[in-house]
Amino acid sequence: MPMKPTDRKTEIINVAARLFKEKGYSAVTVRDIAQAMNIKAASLYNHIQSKQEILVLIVITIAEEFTTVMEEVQQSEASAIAKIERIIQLHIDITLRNPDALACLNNDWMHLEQEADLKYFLKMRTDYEENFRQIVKEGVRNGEIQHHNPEVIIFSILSTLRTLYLWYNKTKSLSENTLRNDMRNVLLNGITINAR
Amino acid sequence: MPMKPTDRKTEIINVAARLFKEKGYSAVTVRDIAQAMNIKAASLYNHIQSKQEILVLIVITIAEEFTTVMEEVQQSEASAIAKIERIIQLHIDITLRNPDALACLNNDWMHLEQEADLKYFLKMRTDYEENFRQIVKEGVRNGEIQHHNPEVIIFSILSTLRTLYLWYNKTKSLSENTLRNDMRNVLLNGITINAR
DNA sequence: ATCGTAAACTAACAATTGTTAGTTAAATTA
DNA sequence: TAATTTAACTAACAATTGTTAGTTTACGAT
Repeated sequence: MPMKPTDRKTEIINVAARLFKEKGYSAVTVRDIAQAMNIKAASLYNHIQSKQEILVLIVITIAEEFTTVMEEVQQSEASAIAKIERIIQLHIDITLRNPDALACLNNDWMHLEQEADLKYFLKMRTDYEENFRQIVKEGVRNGEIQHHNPEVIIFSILSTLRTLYLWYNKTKSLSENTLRNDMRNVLLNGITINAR
Repeated sequence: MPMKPTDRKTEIINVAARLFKEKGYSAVTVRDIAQAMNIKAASLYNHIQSKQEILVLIVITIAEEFTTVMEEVQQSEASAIAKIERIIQLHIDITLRNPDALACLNNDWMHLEQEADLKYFLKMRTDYEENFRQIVKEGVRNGEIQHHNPEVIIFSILSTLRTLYLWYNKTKSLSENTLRNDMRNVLLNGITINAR
């Protein structure tokens, strides 16, 4: 009864995610992954079933994490702005914890080969955006949020949060608290001073 | 003296850009590109030198376009906010005109194989961000822009503008004017109503 | 000590990749 | 009309791809 049954597998997945982040799933060969682990390519197959399995595990795991929290948020009694604040912090959390997997989710989901995997992922993604849309619309309705096109609002906030992993390196000069606080302010209140 | 010396080549580049957008440079084969043009793969080489040449032409052309306009903006006498407004419109312009090439620029620049090409691209990108940074800092200094971390401001705006191509399809319900206007307002003034 | 298993290895495969050589048909120019 | 160019084709190549088979090594449990 081993204590860490899939430890080596997890290592492979983490190394692969880092490589996928840099060059994308298609440009990374199983030999690249093996070399990064100082083993031969064939040895990987003692732990994984296929290169594709690695991608599935990376993408689906993170997607499910987002889905779980979004469902909590949606069912809460908080105001629309408070809900969006919670979503902003969720994205920052996951970005700080696992930027590589997040890059993979963003850039390589279309390389999911099994139709079931792709469908499952796309449903989670669509539902996530739809939940976000409902929150924005609710906020506009009850006067918390300015009367702009909801699509523009959703996409403006989500695209920033989704690509945060790209800037994580550069923001090492930046403290986590400043990131969390300023990001929230910029996304919610904008950057201008006049009219305020 | 042909009127359109590289017409067929341009077709190839446009078709390739569309495919690159969907699957990424590495996952698209020259046979895919040929099939999309209803010819055989070998026939492509009557017009192009290599698959890599296609990528270079797509990426460098768009990058130079951004660079040219950014240099104009930087040298103008406009206010910081007016400069940022101009940059927002620039991104929307190019996104509406050539979303495929823009996707390629964003996702596939790391597959530039020649060191000279990669260096040239990265210099343009770094300079672009540095110019943006100077505009933001100037705006903070003279009281146009709120006192947040400049990196957060830059990245929040740029990441939205750079991934606009991802949402272009969905915003077909949206008029171009609404997009331009609401995008400007959301990015500059945020979305909240209170405190205003 | 021995057994069993985990995890590495070498060697090889079939398929796919970007690309080249050489050819042919159609269109343009002289 | 003859000559030349454009742009397609077929066939093939060498390299790289993900993956499998079969083997070896090290180590914890019996």
